[in-house]
Amino acid sequence: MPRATATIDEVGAVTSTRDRILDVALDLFIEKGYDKTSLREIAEILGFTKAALYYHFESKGDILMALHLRLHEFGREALLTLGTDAVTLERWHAMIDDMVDQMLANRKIFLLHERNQAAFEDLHRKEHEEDHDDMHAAFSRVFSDSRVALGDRVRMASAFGAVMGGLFLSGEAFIDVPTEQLGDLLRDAIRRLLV
Amino acid sequence: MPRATATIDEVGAVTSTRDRILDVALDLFIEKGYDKTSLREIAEILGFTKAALYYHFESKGDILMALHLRLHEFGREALLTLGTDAVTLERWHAMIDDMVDQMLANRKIFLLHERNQAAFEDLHRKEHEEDHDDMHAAFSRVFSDSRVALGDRVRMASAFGAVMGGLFLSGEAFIDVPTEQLGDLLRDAIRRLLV
DNA sequence: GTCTATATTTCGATAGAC
DNA sequence: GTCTATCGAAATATAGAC
Repeated sequence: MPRATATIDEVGAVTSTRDRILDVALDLFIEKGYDKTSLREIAEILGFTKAALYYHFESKGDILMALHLRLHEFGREALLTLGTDAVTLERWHAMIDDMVDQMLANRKIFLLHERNQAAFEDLHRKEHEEDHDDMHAAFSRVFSDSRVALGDRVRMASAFGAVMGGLFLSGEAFIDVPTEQLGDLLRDAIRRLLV
Repeated sequence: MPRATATIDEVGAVTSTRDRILDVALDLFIEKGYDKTSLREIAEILGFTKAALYYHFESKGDILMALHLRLHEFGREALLTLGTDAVTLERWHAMIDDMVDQMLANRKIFLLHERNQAAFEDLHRKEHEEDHDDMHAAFSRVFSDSRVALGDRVRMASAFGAVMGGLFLSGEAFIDVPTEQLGDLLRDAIRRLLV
């Protein structure tokens, strides 16, 4: 009799095998990097073999893409608030301010992207070039928009960098800080930059 | 007759083969990532074969290490100004302010590190664990120093992140901005954060 | 100092049994 | 849904000629 496709973890939540694969892959991709993580390693941690992964995903890149989609979603939401007009410091400030909570709640996914930029670019290059309308592309558009004063654009980029710095560049330094408190500190930082 | 070990480039500067290898590797490691860059590729661009690289470097990791040392140097200088006392916002500000010019003058090396963090951690893990006293380690120490108020530490991390954001997160957006002007804008940003 | 040739390993992926 | 077995490709690295 084949093993069930879903298990029950310590807190009683039902987790599909597919999601368990993604969780393990997420941790490994962050810790060792996408390229240096082998499918064999992922499978062994989960207690089955490499080949079994191919029932759930078409390829290794498919796993990375599935993780990418998690970021893609709240990317959309935030970017809609920007629209196509010239972005002002105020609008940028409002967006980043909202994003801080989302970034705190999804640290791992952001960390994954920060630490595997090359792998994601490769993925986008191969994935049929369908207008990869993700956060990175939208940000580049804003930072290159000559309708906005250069000084303002640099401040916008710096504000996002400041949040990323407070979250990740610090390593594990702020890992024990309550997210609410850390969120307030980061919002204070971007307020200094953008107001 | 074997080819000479040094060539003369367009501006008349003498460049050793070793340095030419490092220059090509730097570009490829940034563009495609360390793992996805093969020695074959590096060698072909330089006009010789993979095996020839092993005359100049012991291994692929050795090439990465050689590039890493370039960062290590001005890391030391900046970190000496911090010492072992509790770091104040003022001291941090002075250090970052000085570093902006160095970072602008060495964009590529910083970008290499930002985009290949996993590879560098692997290198450090294997390289005998000799107290890898680099910038990253020193920063983590500062950000974890409980003698300093948490709010100040987050601001320090954010300030460094702001500079990184202005330099790299923007992609190619600010590539044409004169370095002096971009430096002023970044120094203005960190002043907002740290004063 | 650069070459050819090859050893060795590891990985992603497929086929087919159960 | 997971297994065993295997393939083919590509990579790092080595040995030795020139």
